Amino acid sequence: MDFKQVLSVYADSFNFALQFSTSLQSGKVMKLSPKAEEVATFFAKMLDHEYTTKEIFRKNFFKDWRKEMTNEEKNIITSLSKCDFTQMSQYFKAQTEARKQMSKEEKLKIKEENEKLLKEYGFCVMDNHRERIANFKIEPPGLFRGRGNHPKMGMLKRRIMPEDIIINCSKDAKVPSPPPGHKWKEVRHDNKVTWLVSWTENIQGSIKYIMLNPSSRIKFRINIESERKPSCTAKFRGEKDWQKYETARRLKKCVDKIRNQYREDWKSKEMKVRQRAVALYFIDKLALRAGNEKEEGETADTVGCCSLRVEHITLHPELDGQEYVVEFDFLGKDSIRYYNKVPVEKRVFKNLQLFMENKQPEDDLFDRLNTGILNKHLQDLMEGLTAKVFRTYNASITLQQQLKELTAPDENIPAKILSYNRANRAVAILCNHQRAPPKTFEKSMMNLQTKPKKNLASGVCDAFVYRIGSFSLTLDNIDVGSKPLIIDAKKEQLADARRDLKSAKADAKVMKDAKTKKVVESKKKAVQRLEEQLMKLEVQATDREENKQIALGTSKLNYLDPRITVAWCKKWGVPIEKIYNKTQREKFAWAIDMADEDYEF
DNA sequence: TAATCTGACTCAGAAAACTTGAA
DNA sequence: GTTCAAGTTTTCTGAGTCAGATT
Repeated sequence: MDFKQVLSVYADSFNFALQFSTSLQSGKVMKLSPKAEEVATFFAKMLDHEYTTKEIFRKNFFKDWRKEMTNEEKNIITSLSKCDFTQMSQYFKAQTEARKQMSKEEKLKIKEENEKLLKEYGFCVMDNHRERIANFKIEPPGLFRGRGNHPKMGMLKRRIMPEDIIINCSKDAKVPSPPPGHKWKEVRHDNKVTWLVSWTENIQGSIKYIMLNPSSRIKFRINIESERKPSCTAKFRGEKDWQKYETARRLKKCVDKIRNQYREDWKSKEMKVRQRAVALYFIDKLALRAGNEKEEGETADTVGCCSLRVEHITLHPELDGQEYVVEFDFLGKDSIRYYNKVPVEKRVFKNLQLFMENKQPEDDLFDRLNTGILNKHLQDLMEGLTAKVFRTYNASITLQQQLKELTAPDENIPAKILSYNRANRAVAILCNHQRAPPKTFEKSMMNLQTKPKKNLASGVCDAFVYRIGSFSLTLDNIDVGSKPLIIDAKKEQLADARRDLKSAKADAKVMKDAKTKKVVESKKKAVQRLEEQLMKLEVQATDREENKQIALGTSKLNYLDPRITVAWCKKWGVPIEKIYNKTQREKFAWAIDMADEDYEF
């Protein structure tokens, strides 16, 4: 934690003059007090962002900004729309530009300083091991940016002071000293929790933590039980991660029983049991999140399974030739839209009709159910079973199945990687992990394009239908654009090279000397090389296109048992570095160590 | 009690920072 | 060899899950 840095920024007045006009015609410039000025800079830095055009953002910001103003400022600055932040904004843009233009030496110096900071504050010692801390910097003040339609967007995230900070370390540890003139809120020695530092944030009143890196040894609760048997628990990194996948594997053993159970429960006399059974079916089949209740007006309006409302589903007795189709349309975590049309069993459909009877659109679909009730029931079915285990289980089992299905033994390595990514993608689609298409996507595609073509020679770019479990997902709301074709240029090169080869061969036939034979050989090689390059380009292009709006990272990092991947790599001779980058290899070191090619999830 | 609250942890996409490779 | 933009990795911090405490 570098409070020194933080405090010096605060003390330093930026010496701007916020420009604002009291009327639309006549401009007036006003020098702000340091506090008001600092908050103004937060807004100015975001001026180009869409956030600053949103009414809620502006309203919340202005309200909090006024709290930092002097009385005089309050009297003069009465409307945000009359304030002109462009001077400030330009100042920061110029700074960014200047940073870009710095010399190599200057950049290196900054890099070294950052490394020094990391070395000093970025590590801690736990059980005699030096461990990397994930987020060792205190969050700086700024404007709160919620996701989606957040009622608190634009509010001022206040500066965290040493007086807000709780330090958690062992009794014999040297307690880091607070900056001069300051005190910590508290120093405690709680070895039942994993966090090192915590503070309460002022927007939601929730607690924030500083914790260890995911790659750290035993990212889990140190209980006396496990300390007694270090040989089996403390020996490898990421035990918590391992436990998660082991729970999911236990579910694999009893999932059939659980599925039969909830199918029975669809017929239950008790409404509560029926609702629980239908909800569990969705969680299992669609990998929905549990869906805790949320306080209204405190966060964006998003839902999960248990908190679905009547307005989030539409029932179609028949749709596109299929019977009993449920159309889901709701905002999930991070306000990511979940849209899917799913054919369901008749009994589920009838139950849903029943649950929706005499209800308003804004009423809860499962009014007799919440995550507590659901998880309690799951706990009875299997120790350690909760709603989210189904997501982990279904993600991992899908990867394993897809890899089996998609990997062709005689493919080359790039094609194998494409198969892996497709398997990964199937999971990401199942879990609804979306991303905004990269801003440069269309442009970069255009740069590479001449004209779109439906099929490329190798066939790897043919339309691909994602099959997940028993049903296939159509990408209704995912726009699949035209194919990237830097490839066309490559193809022309290849055609030229083939022509060259042909004429060289013809020459060789006539001349029959060593020199022309050599020419033929080199032309052959050139053709081969181009063919390989073309193949690689096609594979990459396909991968990129299919990935346009799908984020693979989240499932790779949090839902897929890494041992499946490690086993696959070993089996097909794909270097692990092609699938996992350095950080991922660190996080999954335990799996790379222990899984052999026969590993079965 | 059962509902509600709180704390601690995992999971999440955007944006910044860095790397790579083509022109 | 240099420049620049595209691609990849890392950082950041918000948004969930879920268990245990509190009322």
